[in-house]
Amino acid sequence: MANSRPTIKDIARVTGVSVATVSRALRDLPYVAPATRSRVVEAAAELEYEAHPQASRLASGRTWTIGVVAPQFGTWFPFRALGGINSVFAKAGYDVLISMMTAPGDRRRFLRDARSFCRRVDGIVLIDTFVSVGGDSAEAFFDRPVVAVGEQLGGASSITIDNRRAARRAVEHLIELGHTRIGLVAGPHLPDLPTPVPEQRRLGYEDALRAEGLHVDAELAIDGEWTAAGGAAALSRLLECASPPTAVFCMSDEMAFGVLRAADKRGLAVPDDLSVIGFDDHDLAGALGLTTMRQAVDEMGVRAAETVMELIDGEPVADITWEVPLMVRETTATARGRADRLLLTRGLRRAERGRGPSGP
Amino acid sequence: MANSRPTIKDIARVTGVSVATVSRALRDLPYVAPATRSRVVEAAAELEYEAHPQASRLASGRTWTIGVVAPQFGTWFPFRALGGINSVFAKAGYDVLISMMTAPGDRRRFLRDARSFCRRVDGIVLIDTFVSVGGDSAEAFFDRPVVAVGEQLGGASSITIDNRRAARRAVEHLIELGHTRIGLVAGPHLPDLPTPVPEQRRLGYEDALRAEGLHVDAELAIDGEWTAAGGAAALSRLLECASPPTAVFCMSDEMAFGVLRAADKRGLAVPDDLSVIGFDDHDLAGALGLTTMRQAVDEMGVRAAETVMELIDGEPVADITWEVPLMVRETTATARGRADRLLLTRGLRRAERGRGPSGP
DNA sequence: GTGCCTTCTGTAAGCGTTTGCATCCCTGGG
DNA sequence: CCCAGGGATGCAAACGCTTACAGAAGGCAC
Repeated sequence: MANSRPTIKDIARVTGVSVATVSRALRDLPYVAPATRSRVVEAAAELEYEAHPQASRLASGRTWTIGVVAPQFGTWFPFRALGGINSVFAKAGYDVLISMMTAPGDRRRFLRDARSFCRRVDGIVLIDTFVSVGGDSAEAFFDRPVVAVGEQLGGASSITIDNRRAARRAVEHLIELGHTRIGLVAGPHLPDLPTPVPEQRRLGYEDALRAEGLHVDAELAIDGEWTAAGGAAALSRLLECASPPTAVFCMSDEMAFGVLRAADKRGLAVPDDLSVIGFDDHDLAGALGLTTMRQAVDEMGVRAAETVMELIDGEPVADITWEVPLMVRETTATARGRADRLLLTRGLRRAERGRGPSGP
Repeated sequence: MANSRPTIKDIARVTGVSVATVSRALRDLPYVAPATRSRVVEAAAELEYEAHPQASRLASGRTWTIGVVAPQFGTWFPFRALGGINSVFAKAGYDVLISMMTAPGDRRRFLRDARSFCRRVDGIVLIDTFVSVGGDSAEAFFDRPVVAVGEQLGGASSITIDNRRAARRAVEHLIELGHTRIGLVAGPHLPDLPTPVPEQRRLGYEDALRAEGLHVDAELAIDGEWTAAGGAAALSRLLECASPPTAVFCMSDEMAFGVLRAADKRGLAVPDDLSVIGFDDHDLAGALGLTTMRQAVDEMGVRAAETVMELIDGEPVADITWEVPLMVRETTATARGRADRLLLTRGLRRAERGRGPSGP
């Protein structure tokens, strides 16, 4: 502890070469004789030498750090993504600097200070930051390679899902089961998080209804909170309708959990009296039997990390769309709970098992 | 973009003073004439100057970065903590470097490279890393101030809860409600994560039973997975007992959710046929009405962040124990579901509302 | 007026790397 | 035998800041 760690000079002295040669040898640069290199490498190992990060960063301009910015809303999505991202960068030798947006105003503040953030990283991964909503592209804020997950952003690579199509698929599933009165439990536009996601999912919901000639009833679409409590409240309102729905599509699994709970409290059996489909494939969705649209967040995180490294290596930006497979589980069934339910859902489950990426 | 950002020299030239004076002026050091300081500050603002992070780190030895290491197990606990931690450091001007342990072996690897990690940070927050289990203290791995949340660690400050006492309190709650056959849904020792937590909670469970003269029946304690699926499986086994429990204590809320779901599937009414209490106060616990022990993770994170900054400022290490209040909700009731249930739980709820820190 | 202390400022030496350029040596072709 | 060319190495100048030290200027007590 008291005697600080060895510097490159120590290695140079011990091996009898110059610091320049040590530097080159240790970084596998060309023009170092094999014998010299191995001598240096051995000495470095012996003395447990490791380059001083700040010094090499100053001299080289490379920070070997990636910035990840994540919102805290939902808690679940960004953390899973972070896990995927981190595993990739840990292997590749990058540090991960994180900036979380927890309080109202954090997003604005982050964007204001984005240039400062850029100075300490080689590349940036944006999770659901929605930089594009003002019509800006990445260059307006960042002078580093960036990949955006959750939105398409000019000047950046992106990893997104097709929210509209996935929502449509969810509602189609309900329609296929014979439902015609289908409720929508929607998340609100958060004032501090101007996301187009709820709107896209709502459009998908309407697409599905219209394609089948079903009436889009404003009474059946409830805006709530992005939480289980919000879902529960939304169901209460839906059940007050003159002609209540027999199925609901929730824009998130957390809301769906609230719906499930509220249904149970009111003595409604799921799926016999009410079918429920969510969106996300939350950690708990499988165990709780929730039918949902699967967003493979960890995989998307991994891909985002790989993509930012490719950008740093000079490859061009690209837009990647991730598939959102339907996961049929136990909260959806034919309207009025027919006896053929089990058979039907089994067939669907088999049919819908595909997943994975597509495109660039 | 092309013309890079101004350096301290530019500010010096523009204001006609030396770089040393600029440096002092901008960092609010003494011995700078007020007039000079304001000239410098204005020029810096004008040119949008900001010190080059790597350069100032190299020169000063301070990294203005805090390392946070978090496991990914559970996904929920560490992320909430991270939110609290991050908000504090963002305000204080520290960067947050994160190291996540996602794969088996990551923990060992992290500890092996701990000294290298130390070089890039001024202080460290360890979340559930269980460095102490081998009998080591912080100095064995780190040469920076560290605060450990979730374990007491020699040479470090700690933010912990009393797992044994909290588990005991949970089971006491069930006993107070008249239960005598009380099941335990336990999490396993993970091979890669040698935590004493399950053992402590089990001891608390036994403490409560013994204090009331109840039999500790090995058949009623099931080791499962730390997941909802694990909880569901555990309940199945519990119900196979000759004399099944009327209440269960789950070591985590996620397991409790699985228990709830499994009970519902088998037609058991909660709480009338079966009382369930969890541990954590998971994000979803409130909305799903789960009675549980509240671990105020975000608050603990905030406190951990503050503590590491205090350590950096030279204050001595301290151990802080956080209270774990009982949150009575809707999954626990008197054995056999008496009519006085509502009254009783209301009374308890009022009584148990305290929360917050205690000690050092 | 002298001496001393305090405040303010500048000079320059780091901090520990990376890297452009110069140098030296060796090999092989003419 | 000479010279071109390329591999291997060293020298020293960055990189952009911080900070120890020295010096100038001013104030105050005697």
